[in-house]
Amino acid sequence: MIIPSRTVERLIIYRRVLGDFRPAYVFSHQLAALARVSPAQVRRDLMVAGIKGSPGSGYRTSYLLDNFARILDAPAGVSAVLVGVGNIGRALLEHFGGPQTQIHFVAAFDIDPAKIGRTIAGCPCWDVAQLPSRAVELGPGLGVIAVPPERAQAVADALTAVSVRAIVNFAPVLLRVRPGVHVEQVDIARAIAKAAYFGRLGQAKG
Amino acid sequence: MIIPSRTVERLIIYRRVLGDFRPAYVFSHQLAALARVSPAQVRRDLMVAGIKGSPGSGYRTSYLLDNFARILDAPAGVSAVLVGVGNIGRALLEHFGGPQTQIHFVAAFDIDPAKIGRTIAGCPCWDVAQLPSRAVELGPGLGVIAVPPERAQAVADALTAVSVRAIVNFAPVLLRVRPGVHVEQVDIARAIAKAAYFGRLGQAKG
DNA sequence: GCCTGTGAAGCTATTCACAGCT
DNA sequence: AGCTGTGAATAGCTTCACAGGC
Repeated sequence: MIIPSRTVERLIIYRRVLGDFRPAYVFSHQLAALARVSPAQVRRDLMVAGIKGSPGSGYRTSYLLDNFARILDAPAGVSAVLVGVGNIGRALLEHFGGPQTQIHFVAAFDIDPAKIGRTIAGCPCWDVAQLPSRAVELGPGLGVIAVPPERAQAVADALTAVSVRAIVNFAPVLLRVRPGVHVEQVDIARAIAKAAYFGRLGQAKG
Repeated sequence: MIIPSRTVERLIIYRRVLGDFRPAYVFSHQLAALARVSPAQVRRDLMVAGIKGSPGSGYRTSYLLDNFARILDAPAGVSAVLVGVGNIGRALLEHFGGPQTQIHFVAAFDIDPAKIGRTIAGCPCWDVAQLPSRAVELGPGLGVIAVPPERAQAVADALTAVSVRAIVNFAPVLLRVRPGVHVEQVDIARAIAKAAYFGRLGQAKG
């Protein structure tokens, strides 16, 4: 079953908003209101994800959550490495360091000697020069790049040389990776520039 | 002239990649290679933005940059306020605190007494309770929300009650704002979940 | 009566392909 | 010859609208 990118994004949202609202059953219009999309969108998304509801009673919540987990989660969780323990990196380690089960940051890397050897939010920090050797043993599926832009490509190369199959990149650079590696760009500066543009225009949606 | 959202995003990228590569003229295929889009996409984007090139010689770089600035930048810059001086907030203050001219963080707000009264990356930090009064005098056009999810909506309400016309929201909650206020969601947890999903699938693009 | 599932329609975004310019 | 500007074609995404079920 192939699920389009936009639908995957919304499945993540549906799961999140269900956390706040958990009756035994939900209707598409209820989920739609919570996720701020149309009821038709919800039904289409669940349909393409192979999630079925019943006319009259809607979708059973526990069944929805099971399916979201089946689709979105790796059975044994995802182990991730972080490169660049600046403000963004620390935010991630703190956020995903808690009782969260799906994403595990198993190692962090930095060039700053003041950070190397320390443990940040439960995650050990190593010298970035040790990335190739350490990462090979850890076999992370996910790499997060939070280094200055001029170093991002080199880090991406090092990550893809090991087992990493997906990268989340916070650096404002377009990475070149071999086919099969997924790159998710989180472009904060662009988001701010875009918001400034549309705010100035006075239009709600672009 | 109405410029679609996706095009605005790419204009921001075109401007960024031109920084690395500044001959007198560029061809659409050169800009396309730098921005990782098709040459046709570049020509279409520049066309809808009202930016003209010449067959044979391409687009004059200085003219491109002038137009990007005309479209994307407010003449006097954009003054912004930050709410929530955690790791993400600090990253923003540090990034936009330097010689960058377009976005000015004029005030930050937090509830932590240890932060209130201090100056972080050149930006004064106030008690969030003072947001309404302070923000009214500052008249910021942009508000950035980097607080825990349960407080995000209240902060959004406070921001839209003053002059703020655009919000960048880092909290994983969908904000309800009055029409005319643009919300740009930066959903880091979703980006990570999505990358994990597509990485697991082994497909490059979703 | 109100719901889901879904083909068809509608809309948006991207690419094709080529006329016209340099 | 190689480029831009752009109508037309295509692809992708969302909504409509309604048959069928509870």
